[in-house]
Amino acid sequence: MIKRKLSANKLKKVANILKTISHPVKLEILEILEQYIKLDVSTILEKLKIKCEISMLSHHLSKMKDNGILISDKKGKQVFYSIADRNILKIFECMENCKLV
Amino acid sequence: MIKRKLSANKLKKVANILKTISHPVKLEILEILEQYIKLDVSTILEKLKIKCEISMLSHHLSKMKDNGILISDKKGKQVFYSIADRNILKIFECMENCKLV
DNA sequence: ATATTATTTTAACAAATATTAAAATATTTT
DNA sequence: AAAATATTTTAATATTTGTTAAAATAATAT
Repeated sequence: MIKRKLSANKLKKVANILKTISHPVKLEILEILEQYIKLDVSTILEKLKIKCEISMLSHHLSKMKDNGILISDKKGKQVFYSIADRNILKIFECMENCKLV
Repeated sequence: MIKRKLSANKLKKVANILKTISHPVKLEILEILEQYIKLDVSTILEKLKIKCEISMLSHHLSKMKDNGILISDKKGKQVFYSIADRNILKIFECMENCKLV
């Protein structure tokens, strides 16, 4: 029997990360960014199949950045976003294995 | 390059599951239930290290049940909860591999 | 039948998050 | 310098969640 005992603090951090991506558009952003090294905001917007305003997208991106899930760098007028740690993508696999989804 | 294209509907479902467990106490409930076939509410309460009222615990459990993450069965006065699909537990592994946490 | 135990439900409130639209900033082009 | 483009910020409102405490239900024991 595996004894997993994450500290209360670690549980909070995990909860926070999960909360940060628990949104259809945020998950789709991850899915899109999975396929590229980095992508600018307008391109992400084009690729989203879930309808989203640019302002809303910017909100999503900055929340994900604030929580360490994405990183960004600016090149001229454009801001490029990318996935900070691609291990996060395993969550899709994990979810797809669940009968729940 | 892996092309993952979850439908908008599937993304919503995944978001919903993640949202349902994105809470320190809910994650701890999963951790506790990982170690047992099933456990009644009072025993779960005892095992929680994060302080939680019984009423709040009941709320958490029923939300998790409503969203298909837990199942329950009643034996006398007690209600036993268990994990519906243990694949969900892989999320801990997944999170622990992320530098994020 | 009453009391006790285990759990859930309700309702009211507080706090957090999502959404929208408009204005602001920053960079590049003209 | 003004216009155009890309993105962010702000602020106001709507919606969802979280929390609390009290009352309700359901099963068992007295």
